[in-house]
Amino acid sequence: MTIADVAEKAGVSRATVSRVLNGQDTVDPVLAGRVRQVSRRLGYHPSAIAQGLARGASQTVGVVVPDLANPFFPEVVKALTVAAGNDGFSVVVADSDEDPEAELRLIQDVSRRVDGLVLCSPRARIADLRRVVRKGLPMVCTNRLADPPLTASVMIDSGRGMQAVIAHLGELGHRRIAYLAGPPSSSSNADRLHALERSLPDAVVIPTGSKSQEGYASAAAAAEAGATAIICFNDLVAFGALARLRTLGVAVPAEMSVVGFDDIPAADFVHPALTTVRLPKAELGRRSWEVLRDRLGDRGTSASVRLEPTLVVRESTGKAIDTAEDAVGKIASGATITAGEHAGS
Amino acid sequence: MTIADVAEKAGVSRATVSRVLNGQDTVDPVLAGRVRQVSRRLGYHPSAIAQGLARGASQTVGVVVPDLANPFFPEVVKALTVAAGNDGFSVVVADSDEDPEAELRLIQDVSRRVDGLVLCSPRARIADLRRVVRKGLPMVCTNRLADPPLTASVMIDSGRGMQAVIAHLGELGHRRIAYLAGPPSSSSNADRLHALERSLPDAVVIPTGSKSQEGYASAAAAAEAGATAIICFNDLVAFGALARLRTLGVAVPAEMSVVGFDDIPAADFVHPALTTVRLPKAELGRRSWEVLRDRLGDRGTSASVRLEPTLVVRESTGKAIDTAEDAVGKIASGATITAGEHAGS
DNA sequence: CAGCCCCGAGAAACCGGTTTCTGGTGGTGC
DNA sequence: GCACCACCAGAAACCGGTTTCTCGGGGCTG
Repeated sequence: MTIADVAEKAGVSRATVSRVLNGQDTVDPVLAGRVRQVSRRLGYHPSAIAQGLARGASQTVGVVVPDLANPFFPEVVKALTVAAGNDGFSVVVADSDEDPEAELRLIQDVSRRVDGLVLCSPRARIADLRRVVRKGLPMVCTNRLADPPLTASVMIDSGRGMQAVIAHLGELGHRRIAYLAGPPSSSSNADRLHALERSLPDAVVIPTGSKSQEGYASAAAAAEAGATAIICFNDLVAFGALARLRTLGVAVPAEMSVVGFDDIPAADFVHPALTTVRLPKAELGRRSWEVLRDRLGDRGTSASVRLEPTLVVRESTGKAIDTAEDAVGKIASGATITAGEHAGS
Repeated sequence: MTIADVAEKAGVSRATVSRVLNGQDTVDPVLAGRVRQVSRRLGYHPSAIAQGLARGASQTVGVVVPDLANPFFPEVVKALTVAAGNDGFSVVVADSDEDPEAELRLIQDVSRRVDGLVLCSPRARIADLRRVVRKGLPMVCTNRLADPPLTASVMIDSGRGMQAVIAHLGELGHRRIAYLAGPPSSSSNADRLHALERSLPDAVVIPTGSKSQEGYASAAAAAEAGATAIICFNDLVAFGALARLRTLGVAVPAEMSVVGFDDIPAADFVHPALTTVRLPKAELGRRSWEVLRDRLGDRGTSASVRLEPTLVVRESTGKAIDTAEDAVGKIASGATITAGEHAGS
């Protein structure tokens, strides 16, 4: 089933078939009708491969993510695929499983078959990235600043998110705070860590990771360090921490506050419901596509984008247990503190 | 950067470059070395598009899923992409957002650029599917029986899962059971429904859907119908139901048991931890790839695959409240029933 | 009525590879 | 020393489209 078959059955040249099917109006309506009818009858669909070669553009973009099993990424991928789909693009997705080496391999591999690439929270070193990407391939990074002329970036301001968390915990009177840090190669993690250390130099940082098991493993250390609040790299880690605290008999939020990042849907369903920093996942995906699309259309105009996170306070954070008095004194909000509230705390 | 450039710089023909880069041993080692060196120096990577056209195979497969935001699917997609990646294949993913129309469009679109297709839990009618798929495109369906010579299928035996749930609830003394049904177009839902109605003809079936909000919306109806146990189409729906029951002040599992399907990771972290039917998601993805790969390699040998689910009992199921005595009498397990247990129930 | 121009459609080149076909060279066997 | 064969590399065809180039015919103008 090729264009030649259609041309033959319709008694025209391949060029004419191509013109008709691409909506050029320079064809005799009679011929055009015939071509359309024949092509429909034969169930002809042009090969995207051949079109890709001829047009020099495959109408396909790649997206590589660190871990599809982390609900954060499917949501951005979903938004990205539908946005791209609306513009007639397909997207191939690759999962590096948090491994920088694998990431580089995948990027290299995928680059050969796409018109553009979005790197979601890439874990590889920037120098390696630069080395590996096909020269001139339009590209956008999410959650990672990249040298702008070469690569655009769509960022969520993790630092701001961390500041909001710290402010929130501060109001609740927390003084001793632990951070279960994400993968060292994660740029978001670096941003969060940086913001944390600027505001709270004596926070205890516990190398952890990005998965629930890792949160589970690290939570005990946080408790032993005397923290009254644990900030987790992401919600998955927070889930793990919550589970561990339960087995340890540490009540949340009464004895320990826990905060996550991402606001994946399950955050609202765990117990206690997780206070977390909501990242605009769908918007991240959508904007990434838009920026990439702009770069595909030559104009490298679109400036890098910065998105804002929001703190979502649920049930996993509460007043610090051993410094409740201090805390009450420091609450910044304008609400009047009543005796009842004191009693209840 | 094309093969012609490499050929020129190396002083050989394009054919020779191609031969060298494809590991043919019929080339003079001296020339081969020169070619390899030049191609490395130039950072040459052959265009997958051109290769695809020339070889008549794009080394790309498509997978279309109903909803990437449902954690079930990313896990199978992940397993599928890494398995396919190990065999040198890329995968393009498309999300139909549970819409059969969109699904058909996507399938049609994706078919034009891939060597094979896996349809995850397709929602479209089988007749429409047959109509839309490029004739002769190797294909596999998951969770949906398809006419085997044309299409292979990798199934999880949902009926068995439902039977296990029913047996479990039966042992706990539940007599009045509600089922929050999934999308009508879901074949898994049909299987579960069928198994349910065979064992429990008087179960109350409440049309619901596949998302948390829908579970939230339906849970009240289940409670009003006097059910002591709610079986949910999937874990997401169960999460929604759990949330609604909490707002209604219905204690789980004391007053109401809740069961899900899928066993997404969060099921273990919600409160109470969800009793659910674990579906082997990663294996589903992996096996789907294997079956598809076999079909790609001409031999349509690989028979359809059937995978078994497992009931995972956690905290969201307990003895039926109003029939506790009956229940105790019917417990099938060999455990001795002590007075203490009676008292505790 | 002759000359021009424009329009529409086919021929051919091209995209960047792979693969078949062909021809030249060197080695072997008689 | 000649004929034949194997082997290696280049020429050319091909994959299935798109696009440029070319050419013939019809309508319009002078």
